Amino acid sequence: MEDNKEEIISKNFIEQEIDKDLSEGVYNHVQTRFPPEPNGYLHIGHAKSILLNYGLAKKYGGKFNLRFDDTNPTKEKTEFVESIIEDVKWLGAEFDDRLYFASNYFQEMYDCAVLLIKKGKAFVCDLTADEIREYRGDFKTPGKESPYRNRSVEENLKMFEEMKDGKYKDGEKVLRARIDMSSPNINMRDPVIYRVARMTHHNTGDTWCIYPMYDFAHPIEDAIEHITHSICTLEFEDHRPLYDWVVKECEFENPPRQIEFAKLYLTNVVTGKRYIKKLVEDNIVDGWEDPRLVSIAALRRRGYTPESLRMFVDLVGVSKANSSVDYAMLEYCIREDLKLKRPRMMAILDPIKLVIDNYPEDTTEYLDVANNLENPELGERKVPFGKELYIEREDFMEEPIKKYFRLFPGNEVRLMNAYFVTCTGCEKDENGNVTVVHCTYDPETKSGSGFEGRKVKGTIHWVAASTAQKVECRLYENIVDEERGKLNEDGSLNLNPNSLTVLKNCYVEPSFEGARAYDSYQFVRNGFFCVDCKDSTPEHLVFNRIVSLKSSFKIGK
RNA sequence: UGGGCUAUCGCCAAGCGGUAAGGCACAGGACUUUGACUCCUGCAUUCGUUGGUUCAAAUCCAACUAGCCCAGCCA
Repeated sequence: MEDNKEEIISKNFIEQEIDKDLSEGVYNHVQTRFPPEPNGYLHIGHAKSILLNYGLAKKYGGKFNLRFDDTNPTKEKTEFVESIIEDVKWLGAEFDDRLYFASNYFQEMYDCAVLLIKKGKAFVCDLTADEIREYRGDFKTPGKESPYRNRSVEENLKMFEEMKDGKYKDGEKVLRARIDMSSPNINMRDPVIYRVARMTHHNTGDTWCIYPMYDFAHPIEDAIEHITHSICTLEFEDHRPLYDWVVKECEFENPPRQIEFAKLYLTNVVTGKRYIKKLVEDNIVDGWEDPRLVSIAALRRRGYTPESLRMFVDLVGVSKANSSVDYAMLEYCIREDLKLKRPRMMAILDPIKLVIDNYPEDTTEYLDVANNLENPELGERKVPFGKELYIEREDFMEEPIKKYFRLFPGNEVRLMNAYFVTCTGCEKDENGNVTVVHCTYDPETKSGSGFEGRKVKGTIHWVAASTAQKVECRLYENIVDEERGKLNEDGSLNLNPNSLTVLKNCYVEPSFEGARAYDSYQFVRNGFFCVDCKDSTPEHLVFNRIVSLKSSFKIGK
């Protein structure tokens, strides 16, 4: 069954490339990796990369590595390596014991640099950063060769060693690859491959004061780990010639191959580590786990499951075309995943009291309620019911609009899991606002009694007033309006002032608490109700209004 | 401006010379103890544009147009 399905689904372009490599004998196995720099938390875009790399390895019976690309100590922190490991594991991308650090290859990288120098392919350059920029030329002007370009091998060897030994100040000298200053590809104009930086490294401490640059380090990291397909995002396409140059000149056998794919953008959200980082650092949001963000941690806290993110990445696909995926796709995945998996409970966000006038005073009836109508395996729970309930304010209209199926004077509806009630009227305050709705119930219509006498068009949710838990709800929408959540020209973001609304006096059924222990999502009417998984106190519920948009808000249109 | 890459429905995305898959979204209808779910139905005579090759082109060729990326001792 499963296998058939896979045969029908067409292969993405990366899989096609891999097939080609395998059939042409370029490689006889597949080895992939996810190489984050530990300078921030992972977000939904990384999930695509992680799951893509992991999926490829799995599909081709190969291995998947997690490797920290920690070659720049000025930006990296242990806090981030820990969160990244947690997130990758949570997503289900198994790397077993294959957890690596680029910084553990510093000696090999150093040796490679020495090899390049000996081959006359690298030189120590005394130009300042500004001078290097000038000499590099620009898009229409070829670069000029550095006056230090033709130093002897001996001199280069000696100076590079001195760089390593700390004889030079930060920025005083760099090691450059000796390639082609007139290349139309600026990356090939004698790129810097080693710089001096005195900074304690999170992993190697003060062992080194010179650090390799990405373009030099990355191909070596891949080669050392016998990566076959080094998958990265589109902006590195221009770097591929340099990548290939490095693995060739460093004389690696069976060198890895870089393949680029388009990054994931979501419409109307801040994707991009840089921007998320800014929101966090400027305290615009409450940390990396703020539910308004799309960091993995935030999505997890909000109730997204690993399965839902895997489904999402799968659905979105891989290509080289820049694109922005509709947020609705993500929502679809979480709905789809949770639909049969989670209990569905009742909660009232904007309460109004409903009094059943013919129901006995001071009586609490415990009703048997299925946790999930579509999945009996989830069992049942007892839900208290009484004379006074809370219902959603929008479930009552004194003067109903057309096609309104809920409560209005004279109309009968079903209280879900309980009885049919007929609205008899309402009370109002001096301003004309409805304060209490009255109704009568019909004992014969009890849920599960098999009553077939008549039907109603509407079914509404409720929570018994005497036993309801009062909670604070945080209602949120996406935090930015702009299409790709990018910065404006002046560096600001278009933030949505309604991205977080706190609702007081929301009510949930008493069993909600029990459910919270293992569950983070509930359905409320047509949407989801997400319990904040981070906070163990029951006062904070996070309601994802966007996910609930599938509801009936458009009646009367 | 030099180089690299991309362009198929509102949004993703298959397609690889034989006459436009699929998903999301949306719209109708059926069902319904959640106006949800589920189930039907509809949704590109057309593939950025213009020419060319061919019996036949989204697929090949040419030119053009638009968008993204590159001038860090960041990754």
